[in-house]
Amino acid sequence: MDLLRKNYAYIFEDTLLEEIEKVGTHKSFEEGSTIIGVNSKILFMPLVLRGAIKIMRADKDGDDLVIYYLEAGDTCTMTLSCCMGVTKSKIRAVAETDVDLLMIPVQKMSEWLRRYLSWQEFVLKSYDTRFTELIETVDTLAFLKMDQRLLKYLKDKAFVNHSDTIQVTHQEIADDLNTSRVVVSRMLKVLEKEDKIILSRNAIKITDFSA
DNA sequence: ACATTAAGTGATT
DNA sequence: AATCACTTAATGT
Repeated sequence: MDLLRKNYAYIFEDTLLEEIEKVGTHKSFEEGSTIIGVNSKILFMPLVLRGAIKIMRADKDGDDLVIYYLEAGDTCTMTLSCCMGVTKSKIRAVAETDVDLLMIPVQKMSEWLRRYLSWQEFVLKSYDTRFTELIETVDTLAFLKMDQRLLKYLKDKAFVNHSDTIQVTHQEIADDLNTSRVVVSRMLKVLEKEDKIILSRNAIKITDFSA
């Protein structure tokens, strides 16, 4: 599988890559489809081959908010923390774009941890980056105002989609940030006046990526 | 032309 | 920053 080698060849040794190819099953999801729901059991750990996944945390009222994005070369840390026992997921994973995943049975996790140094490093590195990302998100929530959260959201979204133009409605943004559409519209208007973005129906073009 | 959906705005809490 | 109520604009049928 060339996508696997393209994204992971520099991370894993050949013998591990071969084993991944042997036990992994390929899965594709369309944009917008739910990959992992809240409370669903995690039996496979996904390696992202192509596209991006939006990881969200849902509160008890069913309001969710975006925590971070996964891209090609990433894996879901929630799965990693679940590999010890069969735990239920505390998050929701939604396909941000069309995605290709390689599903690895979780039993292989611990086995590979012992046998492959590169796997060990990959898992630890994933933990490190996701944890850092989580802390950043907490900072954003705790200390940044909505306008800065919005700007970060736009830039993150543009990044994972490899485009400076984002296709979304104000309502969808409001849902992702857990705020109201009116607030999003007003703040976008301000950002437009500051020449940081260009607004149009169902699309936002980012013109200023600084700060 | 009409209905539907997205976006803009003032006023109020 | 949220909500309401309403307007205006864009798009689909």
